[in-house]
Amino acid sequence: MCVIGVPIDDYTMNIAIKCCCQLFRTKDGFALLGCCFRRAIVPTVFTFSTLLDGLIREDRILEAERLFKNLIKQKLCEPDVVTYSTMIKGLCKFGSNDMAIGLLRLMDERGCSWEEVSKMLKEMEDERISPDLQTFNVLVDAFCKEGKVDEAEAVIDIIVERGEVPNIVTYNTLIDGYCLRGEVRKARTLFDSITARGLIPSVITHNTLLNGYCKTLKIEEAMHMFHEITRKGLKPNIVTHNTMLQGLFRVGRCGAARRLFDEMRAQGQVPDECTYRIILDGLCNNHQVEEALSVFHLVGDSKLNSDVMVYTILIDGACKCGMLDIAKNLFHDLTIKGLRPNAWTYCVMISGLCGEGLLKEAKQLFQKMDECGCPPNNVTFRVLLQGYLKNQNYDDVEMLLQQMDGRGYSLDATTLSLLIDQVAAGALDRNMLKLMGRLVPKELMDTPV
DNA sequence: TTAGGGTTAG
Repeated sequence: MCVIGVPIDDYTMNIAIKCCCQLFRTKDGFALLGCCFRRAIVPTVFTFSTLLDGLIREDRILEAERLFKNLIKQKLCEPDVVTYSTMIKGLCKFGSNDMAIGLLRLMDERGCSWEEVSKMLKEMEDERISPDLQTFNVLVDAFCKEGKVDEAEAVIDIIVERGEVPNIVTYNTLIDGYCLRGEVRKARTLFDSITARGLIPSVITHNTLLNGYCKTLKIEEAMHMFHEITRKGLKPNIVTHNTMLQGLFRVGRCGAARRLFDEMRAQGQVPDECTYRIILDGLCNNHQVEEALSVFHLVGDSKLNSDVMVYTILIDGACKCGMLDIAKNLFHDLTIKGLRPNAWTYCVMISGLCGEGLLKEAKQLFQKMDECGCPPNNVTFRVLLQGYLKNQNYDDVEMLLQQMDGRGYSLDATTLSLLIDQVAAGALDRNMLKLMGRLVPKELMDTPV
């Protein structure tokens, strides 16, 4: 492989692989790795860490783990602190997501992989590879995303004990963690203390807190924060605008959202696909599905409209407004466009069908998921179960519960209480309670009644 | 040249 007669070296190859991985085309990255071997270019720890990160970005945790183990077993390279941190990030990501069944089997219990993480930290110690601030930031982030802010704070204590100084990323992550738990006041206090710690809050810091205000519907504080950014001489970016737009839609201020949209464009800010999704979703949630559909049609065939998420938003909006035919057409259109519905898309469509009592169609779609390589997840099962229960159709309930058990899935509080109600009413067999018990996640058991 | 933080549908 060469460009205009210049042979490709390992440096260039690594950059090319990085590009593939960042574009979610890790497969192409591996094809380039194959090229390396054929061309006697020796891949380095950079190459493998990049590919590992690519796999993790694409949620291909099993393959990431396999690659990581092979690196060591086949002595492909010596993993360094980046390799370990990347693998830890993957394990954390795995522990905090709705898992596919195969992945779940890998872990001893439902969900968490903290043991794996601590084992890996131990390994790093043995290999005398010292975790650095970034490794710890990965852990702070993972704990925050799980809602375990106390653990995140403990990690920060460890950072300080080790004589290291948390950086702005550490604090941004913790601010986000507080916001995710709805503790915006705590987030604000931390935000205000950042300067005293000798750090300067960045646009991301502001955006994070802005998002916290928006999510908790504190729109006045959000507007204040929005203006604070420019007042401080910082430049609001697309994320700032998207966050503020979403906040306005959430409190039903569609007109203000519209004005902000015009304003941002006048300032030269180019809306991105995220802006577009926020607008469509905002309109749908404010009973303006027709308006959302007309925006969608106005945009026409484009990159923006070749997006599964956009279709999912509109299908959901149409279903909730009783426009099931439109929802069905959209679902059909997206496949014609060559787009593949994901678990979320199936979920809103199944939910829409159940809402109209079309259980047979819902069941057919549900069964299609496995065939289409998009296995139903926890939420899909719950939605279908709720559909059956609300329509007083109990034939498939036990089978669905058994399938859930087999896949290592669990019930949420809503579905569980619907099920128990039906047992109490005599519509479902009492013997099913044992099966239901197995499907109750530990956290739900701990919840005080 | 490899890793970390903010917006995006059930």
